[in-house]
Amino acid sequence: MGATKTEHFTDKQNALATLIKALGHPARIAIVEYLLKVDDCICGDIVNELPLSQPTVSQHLKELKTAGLIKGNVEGNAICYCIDEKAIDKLRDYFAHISTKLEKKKNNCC
Amino acid sequence: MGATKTEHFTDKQNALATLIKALGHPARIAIVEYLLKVDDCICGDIVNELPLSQPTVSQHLKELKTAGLIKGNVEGNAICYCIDEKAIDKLRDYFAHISTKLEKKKNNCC
DNA sequence: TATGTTTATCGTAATATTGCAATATAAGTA
DNA sequence: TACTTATATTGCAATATTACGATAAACATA
Repeated sequence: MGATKTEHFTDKQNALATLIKALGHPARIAIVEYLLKVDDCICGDIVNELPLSQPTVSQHLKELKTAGLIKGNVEGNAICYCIDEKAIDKLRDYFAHISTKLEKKKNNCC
Repeated sequence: MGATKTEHFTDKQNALATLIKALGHPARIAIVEYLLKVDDCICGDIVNELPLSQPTVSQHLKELKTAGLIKGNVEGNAICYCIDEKAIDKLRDYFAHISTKLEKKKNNCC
């Protein structure tokens, strides 16, 4: 017990959950919002922007990258990370889809 | 250490992370998708639809409700839960907002 | 080569999450 | 009242996450 029973859910559900989960932490929200704010995607100052230690930020960046939410690499002595549009679009489409379906229903009894 | 340092992030970031995190589990994705599929929102069979025990499903439902993603109550001997549109719309708007901003940038160097 | 700068990784402690058996609660029904 | 059905809560074990100090790795430059 303790581990998520991924094997019982569909691949789609697991993939979505992984993507969504990666954004389910305020530090990672903050990272994405910072990447959105800066013009340049070379943002070696990301550690200074967050109230967390350098190893912790590095770990959060890794999680975002593993999930596919950001892409990029270290280039010399600077990070070059940016948001991966495809992942954001996937999330946008998913919630738009749910929202549309809900509007069509309009039989909420609660 | 170990606990998320919510006090260092904005209220908006924390609220969003909480909402998103609630959907960051395949079982809770499956629950929302099931609620979307059934016409009726009286869905006492939700336990039978999921590959998890009744207490576990109950716990996931509670988390979704606490996060504001579903609303409703037990009515007699049946659950009456349904998706809370407001929460879904909030997520839809957030990702649509990010997506729009990304399109305007188009300076991805990665 | 030695030094400084930047990011990643390792190791570990604190905390949170997941899942379920057992049990409790609540409501309907015989 | 006793019984059945449906959901919630409790308690606990297994696992995952979060955070950071220490250290490593990669690169630039003196």
